[in-house]
Amino acid sequence: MDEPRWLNQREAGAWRGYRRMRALLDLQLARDLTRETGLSEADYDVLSTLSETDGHQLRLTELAAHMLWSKSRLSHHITRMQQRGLVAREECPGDARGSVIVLTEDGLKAIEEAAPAHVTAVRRHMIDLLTDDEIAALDALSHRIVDHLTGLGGRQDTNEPAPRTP
Amino acid sequence: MDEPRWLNQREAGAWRGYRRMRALLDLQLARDLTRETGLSEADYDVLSTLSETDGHQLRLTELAAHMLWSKSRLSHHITRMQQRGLVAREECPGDARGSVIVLTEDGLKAIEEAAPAHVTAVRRHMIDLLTDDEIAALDALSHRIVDHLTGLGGRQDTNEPAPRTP
DNA sequence: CAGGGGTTGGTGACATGTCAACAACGAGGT
DNA sequence: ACCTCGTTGTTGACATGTCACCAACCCCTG
Repeated sequence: MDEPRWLNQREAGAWRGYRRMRALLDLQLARDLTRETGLSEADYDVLSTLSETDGHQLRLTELAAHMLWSKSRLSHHITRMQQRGLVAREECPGDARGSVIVLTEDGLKAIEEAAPAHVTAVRRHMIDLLTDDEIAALDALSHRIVDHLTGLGGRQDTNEPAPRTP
Repeated sequence: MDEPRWLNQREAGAWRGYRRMRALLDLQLARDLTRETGLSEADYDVLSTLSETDGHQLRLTELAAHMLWSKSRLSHHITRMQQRGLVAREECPGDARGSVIVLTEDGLKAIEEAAPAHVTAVRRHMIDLLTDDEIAALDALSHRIVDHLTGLGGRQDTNEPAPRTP
């Protein structure tokens, strides 16, 4: 509350550590995933999100919202995944504009084969290195920050943690 | 120790929270930074790393190592920053292959003007939302994970937490 | 039902990152 | 001096993400 302008020793350590962890963890998980399954992290996120819905399908906008991606980014990425046969675009029954992204057979098989190895990697490189208290702290702190940030509302198309509707 | 294959409730919460926080925090900080200073996060990292060295310069490889970037990525990015006048390339005295990346006047001014606002943003969106215990936990946990990951060594050119020299 | 205003998803241009290959050099042994 | 091997930084081709814009569409009101 006293020095709003700078970070003290521990705060700086936490911030630097977070950034380094973030960079290295991403890299390592992406490597493991790609090597063992041929999927990118982006592919994995799309597939796993779809596989958790019933019907294994979602409107593009909803899928983008779940993943915190822009619609543009998702549209591009779906086009590429579609060409690889992992997902398909279908027309939306009630809305002629919409497309529904559907998990294909191959996509389902891909995510089911990839999931165990990825969970193991997440454990090995992160979860199993933490104490129960640290996991609880990370859980609490991350959700608090997420809540704070979604309260700010994202602009235009780019990204969108749902605009405020007060 | 009992279920290596899946994550329990709290672990899954921590993992999901971490990923969401990561995505939103990046986005928000990048937005604030770009809006207020015209710099990207990548620009900021390069400039602040250089400004913390004495002589305000580093060999490309060393700079890349500090930032956990690939040499290729850094080379490309330095080319762009060079065109904007934020940094310069100079020849390396002892090694005819090397280039030394030097902070320019404009680059120094840019980082000095950008730093306070960026620190404030980091506080507002993250640090000030955490308790002291959480900051300590994040500090400890992130460094532990970083140590674990750097012990694995990065391949080829791509990225490189310094290969093992046991 | 006509029209305004917001929504949906797609597109092209461009910014950025990755990967593999390369030329130029340094360092050590012979 | 020569050869071999590793290092350094750059480059081009390509993969991916961002941004601004657009056409088609939905919904609401007069």
